This record gives sequence, C-alpha cells and structure tokens, in this order.
Amino acid sequence: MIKGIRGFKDILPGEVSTWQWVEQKAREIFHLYGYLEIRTPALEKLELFIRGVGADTDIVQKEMYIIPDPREGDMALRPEGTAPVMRAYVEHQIYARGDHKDRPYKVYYIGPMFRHERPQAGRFRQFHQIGAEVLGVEDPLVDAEVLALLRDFLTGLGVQDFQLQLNSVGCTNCRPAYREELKKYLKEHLNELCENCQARYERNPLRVLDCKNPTCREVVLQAPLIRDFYCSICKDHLQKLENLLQALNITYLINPRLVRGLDYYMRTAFEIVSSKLGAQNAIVGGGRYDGLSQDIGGPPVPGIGFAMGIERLISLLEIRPEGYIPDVFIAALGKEAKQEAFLLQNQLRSAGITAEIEYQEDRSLKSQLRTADKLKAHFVIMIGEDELKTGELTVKNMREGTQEQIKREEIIQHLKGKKITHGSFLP
RNA sequence: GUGGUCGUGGUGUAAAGGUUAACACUCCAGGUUGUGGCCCUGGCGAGUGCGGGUUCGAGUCCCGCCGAUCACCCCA
Repeated sequence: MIKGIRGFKDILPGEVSTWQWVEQKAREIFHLYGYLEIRTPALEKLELFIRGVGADTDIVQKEMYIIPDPREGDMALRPEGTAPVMRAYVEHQIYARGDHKDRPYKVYYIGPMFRHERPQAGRFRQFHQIGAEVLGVEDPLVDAEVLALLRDFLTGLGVQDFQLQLNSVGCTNCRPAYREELKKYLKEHLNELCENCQARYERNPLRVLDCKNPTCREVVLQAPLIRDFYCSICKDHLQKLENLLQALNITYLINPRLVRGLDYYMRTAFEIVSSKLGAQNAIVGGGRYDGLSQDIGGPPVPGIGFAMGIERLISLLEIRPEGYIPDVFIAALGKEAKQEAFLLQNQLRSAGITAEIEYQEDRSLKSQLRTADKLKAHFVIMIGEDELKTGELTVKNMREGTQEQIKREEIIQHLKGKKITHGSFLP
C-alpha cells in the first residue's frame, strides 16, 4: 500500500466543512477590514527565504524543502508567507502605484506552507496558514488594526481561550546597543547556558531570551531587557500601540522576552497563544518588519502582518459546522418507482432542494427509512405502487413524524413552503 | 535531529507464550402486509504495521524498519 508522506495530512470531507467554515469566516472579516486576497506560488527561489527570513534562522538552516534545479537555480517550497508577499509587492512595484502611494496595501492569504520538522501535536510538515500583511504604513494605528482584526476573528469563531502576548524587539537603531549589552551579560554566564544557547550567543543572542531550558531561563531572568534600550521612535511606537489597544479594549500581556524566530521582525512582535494546545501553543505569530523590503532588494517599505496556523486554530474550536444533510430522501419500491424517484430527485435539485435516493436494488421500505434517518433527511417522499396509481406521493416529515399525500405536480411547491434547510448547517 | 510511549476488523478496546483472535459501535438482514430512531435476534468484516529472530508454539518475548503520539528543539 502506498501511504501519504509523513507530516502531510489528508483532510477528509468530514473535516473539510470545518475548514470551509473557518476560511469563510476569515474572508468575511478580511473583507470587513478592507483586505484583499493575494495568491503567491508555493515555490519560490531559495534566495528569497535566505534573505527574507534570515540565513541564521532554523527555518532556513534546517527546515526547508529545497528543490535543486541547475537550470533555474535552487528553489524552495515556501516555509512562510510574508517574504513571498513582499516579493510580489516589490516585483510589481505596488509602492509606485498611485493608489497605494499613501494608502496601505492590505492583503491576506490562505494556503499551505512547508517545513521539514519532526511532526508533533499541532506541528505538520505541510500545514496551513491564514495570514495578512499591511504594507506601506509605519503608524502604530495599523499595528492596532491588525490586532483588533485578530481579536474579532477569534471571538467570531467562538474561541475563548487565547492570550495576546506583545513585545517590541527594537529597531536597527537601538537593537545593536542592546545586543552588545546582552552579549556582555551572557558572556559572564556562558558556562551556565545550554549548548544551544552557547552557539546562539555569537549568532543570535536575542534568541537566548526565550530559551525554555530551566537554567537558561534563570540566567535570562537577570539579563538586561530591550525596553531599557529603546530609541525614542521605538519607545513611542510601543506606547502609542498600547494606548490604542487599551482604547479598543484589547487585552494583552507585555512579554519582554518574546523574540520571534524570523529575522525580519522589528519593533512590534506578538504571539497569540492558547493554554489548550500543549507544547505547540502559538496559534498566531506576527509583527512589524520594516526592513524586509530592503533585505530582498526593494525600496524601504514598512510592513506588519501575522500568520495563523489553521490546524491549531481548528483544534481548539468548540463549535463545528454540520456537513451535508439532505432536505429530502426519496424511498422507492419497485423498478418503476425507482425510475420515478430518480427523475423526481433531479427535479428537486433543479428547484434548489437537496435530495437523495436509494441506489441498492430491492431494499425494504423499512431499511430505506433507516437510511433516511441516518442521513438526517428532513423529509422522506415515498413512491410505491399506490403512489404510481394515484399520482399522489406520500411525504413524511421525519422531524415531526407526520405525513401527508401530495399531488406529484405540487410536490416542489409544497416542499418550498416548508422552510427546508438546503442541505447543511453552519453555526 | 534526540528521547519516552504506542501500533489488533472501518472505529474504540480485549486476549498471564498455548484451541478456530473476543467485545462494543458501525454496516447488512429479520422481528409477518409499505413506515425511521429505542429494543431483540442473526449475519458480514481482522490473522494482529512491515521484515527478521527466539520457541514445540508468538498478538504477546528480542532486533531492525516504518508509522502514530507526546516531549525536547523550533514555530503557526
């Protein structure tokens, strides 16, 4: 038997209705907030992620699916969505278009991402993200807007258990000084750090801050904090954002040790975590990346965005939509009636009524009703010898247990007057 | 990439190294005429992830591989 690839999951019809519901809700909220969908390819030049996400990040160093191609150069399945969006923005010179010179460019995407990690609860090699980016505006107003959107989206899905963690990771002006200070501090405690962090000390000392190793955590507790090093712009940015969040009644927690694993973040960085998720507890991650455009060869363009893991989001959903439920099940007895049932089914569907028939030969009425019950059909139309003779069909309401005789020609009109459900329910 | 646990019909479980692998759910057929759910009766369905080994005998023990799961790591 040929099996699917490790970490790559089939999403079967039973779950797809939940996915569709989530995606539909996302599209509604993005529309409300003025975001348009963007669709970028699953494959990009490897270079984009090395320069965008950062050569030293785990994503680039060990998690990418790389496709070597001597003709086109190395390519990679996208491990995240922000760099590709920025690439498209720069490539199509959106920044130069009149309609976006001083209006933000707001886009969202929904699609698969790929990272070669060891699968675990909430972690897959192909996973799906709903993400959004706001390009071209530096003002913390857009930071707040993005967070408001997220809050509204999650509560709209009935998700209760989440916490917004916020930090500012500074900018190219103030981070270097902090970095030096942090290194100075870490140097004194180098032998107390885990192996991993000893390596990080040189390449990316900030990452030591959110190491989960207990002894590292202890060291970090006394470490200098970036907030004592913010330049006036960063300080101001964070202060304004906090004021806006408070004005919007968005609850958040400042986590001064929140550091994100992608190099492009600056100033605002945030995560939304849930205690119901286990080790992989982040359902959303995001922040501001004002340097990204230049990193990939574009003009200076400020930006902020987030990505949300759909699998993780779905795993903490308490409400789920029902799948397909037929309005009508047609039970037929005998060959002639079966033919009649098939034709009736077709007419019902033309009228927008969902209908199912029995496909097996010679099943008793009893078993056909059983099937109708299992399908949760609202009505059963019975066709047998009597009905064929009189031209009146028996219509049974399965929810009420009542039934009546309806003339064949009037059946559609009759059902249309019955407030039928059209096949499926969304919460 | 590292470590722990696990792998039995479609699903969930059971089977001290010893008959023909059991039970529940699902599914099918019945419980007298053409009426669902509940209940009752009967039936279909696996040879135990894959490959080796130990043993008279392996679902059970050992080794390897694969997969799942949880944690580390990292992140959504």
